[in-house]
Amino acid sequence: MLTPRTGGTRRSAKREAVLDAAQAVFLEMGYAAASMDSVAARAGVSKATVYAHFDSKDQLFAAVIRRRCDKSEAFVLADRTLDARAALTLIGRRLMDLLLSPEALAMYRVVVSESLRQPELAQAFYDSGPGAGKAQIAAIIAELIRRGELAAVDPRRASDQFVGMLRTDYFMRTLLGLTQPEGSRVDDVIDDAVETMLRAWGTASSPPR
Amino acid sequence: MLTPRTGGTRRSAKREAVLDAAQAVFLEMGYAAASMDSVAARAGVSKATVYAHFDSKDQLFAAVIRRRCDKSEAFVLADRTLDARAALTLIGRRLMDLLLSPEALAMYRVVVSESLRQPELAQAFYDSGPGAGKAQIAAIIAELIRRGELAAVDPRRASDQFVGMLRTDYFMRTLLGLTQPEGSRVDDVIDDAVETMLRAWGTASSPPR
DNA sequence: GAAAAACTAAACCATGCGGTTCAGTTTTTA
DNA sequence: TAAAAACTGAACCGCATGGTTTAGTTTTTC
Repeated sequence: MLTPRTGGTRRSAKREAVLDAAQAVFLEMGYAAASMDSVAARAGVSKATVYAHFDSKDQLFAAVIRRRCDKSEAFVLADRTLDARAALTLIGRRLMDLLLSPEALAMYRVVVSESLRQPELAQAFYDSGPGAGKAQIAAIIAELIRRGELAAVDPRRASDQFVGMLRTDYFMRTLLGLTQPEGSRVDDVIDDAVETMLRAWGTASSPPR
Repeated sequence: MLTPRTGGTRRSAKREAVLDAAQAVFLEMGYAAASMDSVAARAGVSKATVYAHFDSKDQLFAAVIRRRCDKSEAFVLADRTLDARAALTLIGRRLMDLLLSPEALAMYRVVVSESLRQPELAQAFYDSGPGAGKAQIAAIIAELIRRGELAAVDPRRASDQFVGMLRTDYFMRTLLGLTQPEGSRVDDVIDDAVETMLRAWGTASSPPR
């Protein structure tokens, strides 16, 4: 019979294959342009199997997005001895690597375009992506302030501004497919953002330049 | 007969109606989900007329985007006597009003999602939108530097960072439909960005705080 | 006022879509 | 090893799509 709907934890290998294929197809084609036939074909699975695991295209899409969101990584700095410049530079590096990855860019494109049609997905994406990142970076900045490495600012505000200075024109051009990520340019963006942060909020123990 | 293809300048009223309707439908539904039938219906026009003016869905979409791009507005400050704080605040206000307008948000969503499929449109959007804005703001910043209101920075870099600090978390949440633009929050974002800019790059004649 | 151009409504076409069904085969399980 | 569950491939459904055509009506143009 069909309809496995295996009791919660079970999840077959086919199911994962369908999710993998669906992720590839949705991120590549966009939600509306993606077809269930192409998902099945890409998964090397019959369409009946796809519908055995997922009730509808919407639900499959939601499952794909939620699975990605659950994999959100942590920025937590292992090394708490870093000074402000080193800490911010490291955060910047990690964030830029993440933001500029082809998969994250594709995810951003499709979630943004479907956000009004699927508000719960937009919320889930925000919470596990930008929202979580902001909170983590704010925590690190708060620690830097506590250690006297940065002047007293609202850490969440500083986090917003720092991330904003990373996600600039260069990010937009990459998002639009107008340029390929290039290491040296990325480093410049990071260094510039760190310098401005330190000029604005640095202390004697974390001088700019 | 059909196929007006009126010689360049002519452009009938029906053509404008089709473009208006197409803009509404594309920005509202996204490219793939929008149908030519709904465009015709919304324009109060027969489908044959739509195809008399535009060869295909792609071309109609392109015409819509290009028309919007051509309407890009200028940020040029009329008043050259403003100090750095006032000038940056005014720029911020205008930029935020533009970025957070429902139409600009919808445009951003659809262009971003179609950027890989329609690279020329992505380029046109960038050039007339973010690219033009960056150039204009950089010119104003250059003027402020010349007048000794700001320290010597690369004006384009400062422009990127300033815009980045405006397009933060708040913009993302609005883009995703998670919040409605609220005046006081917007003002806070602008004031915070201006303050950080002045702390980092202000001079004696443009003190922060 | 008449020819030319723009437009209309509706039927039409082929295609592809999301989703279902079915008869039969493979895999899992105990 | 046999029953139960998962899976296959292909046919199928109804419908909407992008795009065309036709036959006739309105508007523009000079």
